[in-house]
Amino acid sequence: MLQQTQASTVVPYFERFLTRFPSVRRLAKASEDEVLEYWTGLGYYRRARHLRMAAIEVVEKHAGQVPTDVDALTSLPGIGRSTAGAIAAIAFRQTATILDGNVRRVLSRFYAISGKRGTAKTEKQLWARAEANTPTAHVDLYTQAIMDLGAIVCVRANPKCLLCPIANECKAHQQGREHAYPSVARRRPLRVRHARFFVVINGQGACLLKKRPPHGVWASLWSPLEYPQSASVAALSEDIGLRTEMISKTVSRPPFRHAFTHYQLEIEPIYIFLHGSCSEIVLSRDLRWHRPGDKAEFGLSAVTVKLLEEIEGSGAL
DNA sequence: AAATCGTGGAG
DNA sequence: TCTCCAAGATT
Repeated sequence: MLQQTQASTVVPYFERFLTRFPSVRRLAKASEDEVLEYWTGLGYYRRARHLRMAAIEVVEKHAGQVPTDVDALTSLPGIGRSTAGAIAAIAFRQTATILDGNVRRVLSRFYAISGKRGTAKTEKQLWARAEANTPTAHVDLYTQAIMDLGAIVCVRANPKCLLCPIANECKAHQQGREHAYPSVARRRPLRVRHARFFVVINGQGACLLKKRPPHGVWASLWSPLEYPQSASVAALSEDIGLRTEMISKTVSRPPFRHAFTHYQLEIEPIYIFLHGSCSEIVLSRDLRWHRPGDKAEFGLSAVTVKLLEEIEGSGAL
């Protein structure tokens, strides 16, 4: 959960997740939809699928015990070099190395590493420094400490060098250029993608959801029906067996932007209200009705939750 | 090796 | 409103 996600954001998800899945075996038994349900809103949903697969692998290959060495940990899905290092060092007190965003920033400044953030050359230097600094005694404390130094003192903007216990030996500080590290590459402008979301609602107020493919954005989650911006109601009808006489009214809502890290999605919602329960629509395995107020038993993206909430206040629609 | 994968906090 | 990025991994 902590991968690329601030700890404060994770806390409530972590607590709910562990209440539901208190053990590796319980997690291994869970369906993918059930795990995704508890990941809803956290993002990077691939982590949830990996975590479930890792639990299954731990049960099947390691007798339910999480392996303690870095190599075995790294072989588990979703656990890379840094996460494996963190687990081995903090949970099992093995001499193992972490390189997360905090450590990366601390080392970049301390050694004045000038390469662009994220490039292979820079990563190699950072890993070399990180490993060279990893102690054999008190690894757990060291690992937590260098992360906290980055999170609390050596922060990205306005680092608190006056409070830093190692500022004297920090090259960036010596140069008075701590703001210059780590150096960042020019980011290309965000592309904009356009999509049309058909939000089909039946007479009972239930919304039609479709399970998304296992790759791409919101993989394996349930969402309203996404189509290219050019798609028509006719194209939708073709897909799900919708006839015009089933439609009571169609409402277009103003588009809204949803920002991702690498692009923006311009979402144009079109609400389609149907007569009655519309049992005429044959639901395939990846198609299902969902009543907005009901507790979901499957994964929903934040955008889907937003659209469903709009239905709840659908007096306005 | 560059792209991709989400959402929210902070400045 | 915009940019940057967070307890990164995978393809």
